[in-house]
Amino acid sequence: MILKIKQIIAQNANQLFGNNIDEKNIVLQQTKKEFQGDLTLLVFPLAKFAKKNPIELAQELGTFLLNSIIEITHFNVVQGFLNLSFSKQYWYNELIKIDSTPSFGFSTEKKSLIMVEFASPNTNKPLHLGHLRNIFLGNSVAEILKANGHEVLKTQIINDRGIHICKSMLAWIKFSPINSNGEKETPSNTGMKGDKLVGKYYVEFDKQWNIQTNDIYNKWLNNNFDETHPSVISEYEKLFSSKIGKEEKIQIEIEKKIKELAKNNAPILVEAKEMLIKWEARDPEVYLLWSTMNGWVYKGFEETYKKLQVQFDKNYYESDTYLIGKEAIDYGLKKGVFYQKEDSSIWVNLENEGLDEKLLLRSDGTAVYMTQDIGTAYQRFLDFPKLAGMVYTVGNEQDYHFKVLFHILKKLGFEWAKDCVHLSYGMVDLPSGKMKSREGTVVDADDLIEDLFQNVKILAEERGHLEGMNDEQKNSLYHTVSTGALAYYLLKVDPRKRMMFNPEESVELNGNTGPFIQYTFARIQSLLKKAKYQESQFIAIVDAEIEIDIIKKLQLFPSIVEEAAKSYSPSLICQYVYELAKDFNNLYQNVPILIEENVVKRNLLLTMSKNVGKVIQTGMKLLSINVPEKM
RNA sequence: GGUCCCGUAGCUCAGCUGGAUAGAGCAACUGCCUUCUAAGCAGUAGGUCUUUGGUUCGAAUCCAAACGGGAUCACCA
Repeated sequence: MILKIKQIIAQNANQLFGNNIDEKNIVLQQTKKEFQGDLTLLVFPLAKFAKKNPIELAQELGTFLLNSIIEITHFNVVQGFLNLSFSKQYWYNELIKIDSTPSFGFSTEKKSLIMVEFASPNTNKPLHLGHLRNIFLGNSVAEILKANGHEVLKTQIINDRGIHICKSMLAWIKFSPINSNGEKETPSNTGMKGDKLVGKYYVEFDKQWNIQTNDIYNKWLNNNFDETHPSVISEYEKLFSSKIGKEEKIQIEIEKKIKELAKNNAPILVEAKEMLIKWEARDPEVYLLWSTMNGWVYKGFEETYKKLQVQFDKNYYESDTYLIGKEAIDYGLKKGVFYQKEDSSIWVNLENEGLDEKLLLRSDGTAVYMTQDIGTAYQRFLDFPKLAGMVYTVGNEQDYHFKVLFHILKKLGFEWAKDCVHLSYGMVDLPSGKMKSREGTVVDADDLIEDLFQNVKILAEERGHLEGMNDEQKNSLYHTVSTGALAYYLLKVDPRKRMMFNPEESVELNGNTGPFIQYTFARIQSLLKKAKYQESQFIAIVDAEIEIDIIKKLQLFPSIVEEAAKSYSPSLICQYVYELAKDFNNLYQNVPILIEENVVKRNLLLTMSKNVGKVIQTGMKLLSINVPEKM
């Protein structure tokens, strides 16, 4: 309808304004609740072209549209706003259209193949709240893009390589207790989730490392340099003597550097570094342990993903792609877009792009983060020749990194570089402040999921709508509701913004929450069941305001999906579905549907209810939230 | 210090391609279960949209500056 109005005004612009106008000056919006009408045309921009008083012009346009478009039944003018009202027949037809479109809201157009990267955790620590925002976001954006007509591949880059995993490995070798069967701790002999077990040893490493660092530092203070490498001693002495006679501020700086030096020379870290070198050389023993411990972690992650109903189409591993990255760097060097310094490290200069120089390969030839990211991107486009774009779901702390990455890909001459997007989301804060793993304020993903589950269980039992359900069905419901609450809580905020996670609020089931929407859906299903609703019955013409409001809302769904896809913003879907549920509850509470005696009227209300349910279900699906038949 | 992001009700957030009297939820207060699931509905109260200047018919929205908060600037990932 919006299109129709725009077209007809544009076509008749000469007659109406004595001038041709750009279609973008024809602005239509939903009429505000306080005013009468269904759609509002802003006349101000047009008045400029017509050189007319906005109110007069609005009158003329109103008369013109009333005569030209049959569905428009009347109009009113308030200041420069032309409010148009559509016929009841029009709204009736819209409802029928929605009702007969099974995948209402989805684009029918076939669009390109897009890869969405998300989750992508390190393999040394369990998943936490921040990962949850990432996972829900990425998964939801992928679903929204599908709904918008794209073919989508969900992927991860698994950071399985590097010093961090060596730390866990080493700590496990050194500190794991041995049981009566002579085995060190494993997920199967401790019953611990694999990622948690490996995480435990990562923490243990850190603890020991700190102890050793302090030991060395104190020894140095007492001029004890046993077991210290001569080059380190001389560096220490250089730093120490530079301290003398300086201001306090500078002294503190130097003090920090000395600590750093001690840290870098702690025996346990030296050992970890040696292990990494062995790993790169494919030392069989190290390699076996590496793949075993990573295997534990993957299994642990898999369990969590399963709870969240997330699956990936393809995983990439840094242990594979860093090699491809190195080749790409080589290629760039030959091409002349990168350059090599005397110490043979390789760099790119992005000063013309307003950025800095950036290291791409260390002087010893080993890879950095950027190296493997280049390799991963390249590999992906190689694997999928049809691939037309990539979305990286990564926190906004890496904004700079991705800016650099995309410039580099462009410099390497990859045509597809311009189709790579960094979906940059804000950090999740707690009421107590930032999450810091070192201070133990990180909210563990599995714990959180379990807490919410228990909370929902208690509340559901209190309410007791669950007669006739067995334990398995009940548990499945608690799970649906609790993960739905979590997903909705994390998705309803604009992804780009930093958000506050309030644990007390997240277990709320009232107000603007996932369970509120799920509840609305469950009510509708119960209603339809009791009414023994059947398809293709005669329904009455739309009449009441409240009915039109709901059809209006339903009608918006496709454009919301499109907008959400364009802006990678599941929060738009959240808002929309919430408002739809609210509008429906209003109808539900004020209009008794089942006891309506007029059969066609009753059928109309039921048809509306059914379609609200349908849109809630599809909308929630896009948020990776399921809806229960009963709750 | 350079670059980037943010500042809307007591709290958490919408609204930001300029448009009508700035909206929700939570918290507070008042009503509504003999009627389809009260995880609900209806209502009251709550705002110098951080500040100052500019652009214009019109600014929470665009521009500039200040103040406040955050991120980032590693041969870390």
